[in-house]
Amino acid sequence: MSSRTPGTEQPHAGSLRIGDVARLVGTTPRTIRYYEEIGLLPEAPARPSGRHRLYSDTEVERLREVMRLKDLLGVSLEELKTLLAAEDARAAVRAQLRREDVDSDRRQALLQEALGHIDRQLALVRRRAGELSRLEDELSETRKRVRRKMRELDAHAGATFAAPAPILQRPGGP
Amino acid sequence: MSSRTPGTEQPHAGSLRIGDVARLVGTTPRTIRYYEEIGLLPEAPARPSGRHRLYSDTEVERLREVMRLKDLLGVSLEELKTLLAAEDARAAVRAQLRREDVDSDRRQALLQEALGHIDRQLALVRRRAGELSRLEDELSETRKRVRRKMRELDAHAGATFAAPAPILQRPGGP
DNA sequence: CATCAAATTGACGTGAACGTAAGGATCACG
DNA sequence: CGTGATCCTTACGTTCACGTCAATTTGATG
Repeated sequence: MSSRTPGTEQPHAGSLRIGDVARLVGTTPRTIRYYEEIGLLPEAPARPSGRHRLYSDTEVERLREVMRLKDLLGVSLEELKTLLAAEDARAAVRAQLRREDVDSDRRQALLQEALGHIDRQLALVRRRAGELSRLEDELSETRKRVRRKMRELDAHAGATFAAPAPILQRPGGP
Repeated sequence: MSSRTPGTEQPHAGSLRIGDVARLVGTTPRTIRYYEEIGLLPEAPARPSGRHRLYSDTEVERLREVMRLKDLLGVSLEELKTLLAAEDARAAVRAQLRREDVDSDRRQALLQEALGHIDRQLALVRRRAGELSRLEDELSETRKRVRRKMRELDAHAGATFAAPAPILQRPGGP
């Protein structure tokens, strides 16, 4: 829809331009360049300075993950960078583990490290999730009280004419 | 500890100074003034311009709630303002409902409005909570895989000497 | 009432996270 | 090979959410 308006589609992945990526993940080229600039995203691999950046869908996924974490955890890009360092470390681990020529001790160490990273992220996520769920409970509670009051009022003063059906859909619906 | 260093304690609430409030909720006076400036907090009621602001613990609670929402929902102060307008509406409803001289129709309308506000907040909270919990699940899943891999590795190459006990505490613990 | 910590208004400064504009270079396409 | 759309870099501008400094007041206390 934008890289090459119509025409010969190269079906093999790996040739998305920055504008396409931006639209795919719902952001702007500037933001993507900025993330690269501050080291949140790796510089497009070995790109002759001045040429266009090219991305594969792997990188698109990565960017999606980055923005998701940023939004959900509400952390600064700097903090996010350390969190992603963790992800990268895990990626490195996976890469190393695929090779057979590393001894068990090393493998254990790598796994141990990965576990540490995961646990730190989990702690962060769990804390926020917990707080949010508490907030949700409080709101639900309040909601119930309001509903009850409405029913009471309807029963007392009502009976004159039928109350219009409550306009409620399950919250969370479409 | 700071308003009046030691001395005669006026045990009745309602005379906290801005610095005290700031410390109580973990922020700075500047932030409180700023929130007032942009209309997030009501101007301290009928304060002769130039005099010190005085707060009651009710207002402290309110501020706590504000900061909690800001943090948990990750919204701008402007968005937060509309959300709080909702809270204020509910407060108004409560106030009105305590008076007996409002007719049932009005009461129903107020309650209906309040319900709308609550539902909007609930939707927001539920969405975020859901996303966060999905993230949590994914992380837990990954964690399990890593643990499994570690055990496998330990079983295969291990048996040479006892592996040191894993340093794991329940995530979320102290 | 003198004093000193803490508050007030006003103004300017700041870091984060981009937006925007300028002047060229690239790239797919005809 | 021309051309228009997109991209490149550089650099300055902007918004949000406060921080900070200054000159002055307020207000509880010795």
